[in-house]
Amino acid sequence: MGLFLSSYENRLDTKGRISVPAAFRSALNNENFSGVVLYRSFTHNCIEGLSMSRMEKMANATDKMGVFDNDLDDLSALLFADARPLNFDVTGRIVIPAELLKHANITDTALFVGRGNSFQIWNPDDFEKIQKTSMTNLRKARPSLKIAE
Amino acid sequence: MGLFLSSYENRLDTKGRISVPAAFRSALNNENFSGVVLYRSFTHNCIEGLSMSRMEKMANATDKMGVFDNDLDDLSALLFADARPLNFDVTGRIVIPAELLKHANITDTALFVGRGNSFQIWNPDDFEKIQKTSMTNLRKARPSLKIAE
DNA sequence: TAAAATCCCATAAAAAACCATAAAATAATT
DNA sequence: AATTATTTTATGGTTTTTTATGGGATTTTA
Repeated sequence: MGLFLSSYENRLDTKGRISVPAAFRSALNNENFSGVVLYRSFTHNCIEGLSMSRMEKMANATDKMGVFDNDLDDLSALLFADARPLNFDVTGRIVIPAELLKHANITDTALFVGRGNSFQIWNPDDFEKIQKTSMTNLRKARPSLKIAE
Repeated sequence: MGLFLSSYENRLDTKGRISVPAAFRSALNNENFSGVVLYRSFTHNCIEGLSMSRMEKMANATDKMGVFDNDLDDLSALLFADARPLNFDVTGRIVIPAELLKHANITDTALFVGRGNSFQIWNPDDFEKIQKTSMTNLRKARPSLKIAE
């Protein structure tokens, strides 16, 4: 699978449709399911997105990690219950369900943010704020971090 | 993968295209993705560059390190969101996005600087200054080190 | 049957592919 | 070693394709 890289700001139309960035779509080229899976982030006011095959991997992972792990059980219960499979239309658009939009505080414009093997969808202003915080945190936590090496 | 060695100064054309030095391109010969990944340096006013396969390694590394590592969360938030995958055209050119050019203070001429497994893209004048500073620092820090003028 | 979802067609702007050439580097020949 | 021929490289401009977005028509479903 290709990586989800970079960030793209797109707009919702009057019917609630929004284009998934072409670069993200082509990262899903050889997927069986022509679309994405979205769910509300547990940690931020944003939407998490990934491929169906990755969702399947998560299902398998939780299977293996033991039937008796209660925390994990809760986690997967939430995750799978909340996850929405969304098909692309002919031009690569999806309709993001209202609950997810609300959770991410998105009305007319959304920012698709690459995260490597997954991506997120943000209210553009919220993301800008969070990103600044991340940079500050990172400098504090790892002042000597060599990221590219 | 071959190494990125030496430095090459190339020019941007009116459409923002610039040739990636042939020597760098041939270091990427057996890559799947015919292009490079660029992102704004966290530490300098320059652009960092690397291969897609190296980016994939980073993505897989973050996967393994667990979903609840906060530092890692901050890091991937910044890195993957900013990373731009850029395809070569037939003649080996790329179009460097405006934000990256701005970050590196590049207008019409750019210096590709080899860094072994990665490379950087600089405003030529800025790089010269930085080089001089580095040299001065090095001499101060290691007074016994003999460096030819 | 009314609302919602899906399909179909259209289009401006952005991106990619295409074609061409002079300069530089490399190889071949005298 | 000097000259010539060949290839590669960097650069420029034009054409074609893709992408994001909009809206009407048709189908589904609640």
